[in-house]
Amino acid sequence: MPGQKASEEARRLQILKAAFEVASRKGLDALTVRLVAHRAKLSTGLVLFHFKTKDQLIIALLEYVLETTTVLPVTEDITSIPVPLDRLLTLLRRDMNRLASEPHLIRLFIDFWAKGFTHAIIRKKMRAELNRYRNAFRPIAHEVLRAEPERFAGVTPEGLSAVTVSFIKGCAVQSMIDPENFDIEEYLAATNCLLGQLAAQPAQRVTLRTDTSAEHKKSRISDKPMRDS
Amino acid sequence: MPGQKASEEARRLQILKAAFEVASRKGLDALTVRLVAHRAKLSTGLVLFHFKTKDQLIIALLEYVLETTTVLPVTEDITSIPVPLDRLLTLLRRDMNRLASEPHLIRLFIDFWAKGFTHAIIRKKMRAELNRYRNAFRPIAHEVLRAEPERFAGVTPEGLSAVTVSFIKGCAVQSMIDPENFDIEEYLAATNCLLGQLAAQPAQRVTLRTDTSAEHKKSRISDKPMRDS
DNA sequence: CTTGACGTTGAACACTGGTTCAATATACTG
DNA sequence: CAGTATATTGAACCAGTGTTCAACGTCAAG
Repeated sequence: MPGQKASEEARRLQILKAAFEVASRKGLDALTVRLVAHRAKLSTGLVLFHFKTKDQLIIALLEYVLETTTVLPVTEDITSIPVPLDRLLTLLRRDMNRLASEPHLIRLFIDFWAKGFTHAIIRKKMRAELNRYRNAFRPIAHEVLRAEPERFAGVTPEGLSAVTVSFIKGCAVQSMIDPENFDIEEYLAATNCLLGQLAAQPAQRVTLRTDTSAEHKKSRISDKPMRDS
Repeated sequence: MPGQKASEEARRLQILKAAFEVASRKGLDALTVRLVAHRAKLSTGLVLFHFKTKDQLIIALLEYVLETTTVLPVTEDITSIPVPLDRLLTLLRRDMNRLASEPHLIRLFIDFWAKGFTHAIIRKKMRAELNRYRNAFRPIAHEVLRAEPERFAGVTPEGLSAVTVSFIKGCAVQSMIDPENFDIEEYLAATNCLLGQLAAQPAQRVTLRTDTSAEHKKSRISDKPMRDS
């Protein structure tokens, strides 16, 4: 293929990054072709040359964000945790950390949720994303429930993983909109407690330090995966 | 005051209702002065005569929605429930019902969340709203925790009520965006179970029927406040 | 009936933003 | 060095939208 200043892929990525910066800062509404072009130091025409239309640019942006934001890479250090419940709690904590450290993403996600109501394609992708998210928790939720089947008669792995997702999304929303009055540590303590009750055997329970001391307020969640007691 | 076809209040309400219809159907982005005027069968100029600017119209719309949507009116039939935990569960169920029956509202709220990131006034109001919401749950959460203080050492009423709000908001978001794969009944069963574990004394526990029968899928939550067992 | 205050109208203005396109630049092929 | 295909530019077009405003209608007081 003759005549090109930068490869197709490189240009698209350059534009997408610019689009991401604009959208995550000013919001999806403020995302204009001109702004993206300016940010990428290109002409407006070129942006639309690579992404046929603004709509497709936004869709591509969503795909880019979803691909970049790897949802819950369950690493070995997590699978090595013996007690299922601890694995679930560790996953929870790590995911909340990720969200707390990247407020841009939450902002963008909420924007895409909103846009999904009118935009069929976006809705479909957001739906799939939510599904992936829940599914990532499902096997662990399954194990947790299997430990005491008789006690949790009506509870399904799907239900439990949906609730887990709510923990995270709810935390994200509240911490973004009302960071003043929302204390992440207290929130985490409560979730730990609620989920912790699931494990009946007091023998294997791991007590989670919830930092009810010193720098209580304002403190972000520590990143250590708190294995073994 | 001479010369008027309708009182100030009536006109504002008429316009606000039209604005609500437009916003809840087409989204906040699609809300234009002309559309609202058309919906209210008025001229565009008149809308801006009563609400100085579009921005103020949107703010007024938010206030209207917040006032109309009475947050958690704790009625007597709830305060009469003896066991604190049952009160909490009843509140939860009723609020989820309300949201499930008014998808418009969720849609609008998500739109306002998104807009709140850029719009200071809206952010402030949404923040206050979240606060009210949590505070409504706090006294009950307090009672629930007080039942077994030693068992829930680090858990604060604020933390528990924040989690409760997450239950509801998370349910709303998931059921709106991915109604296909999200089963409200399973979700409720899981929340009931998690919260239910809080009550240690098996004596007073009320087993909640989670309708794990017949019309399982698709079925919306029944509205009856399920008091006494 | 006249007057005046004010609600009401809709055309007009200014601006933004998506999209098009003729012109130009660039790089590869022969 | 042409020649050609493609990338790139930026001006121009057009639809939509917030806002203004001069004109008009309506009602109560004088």
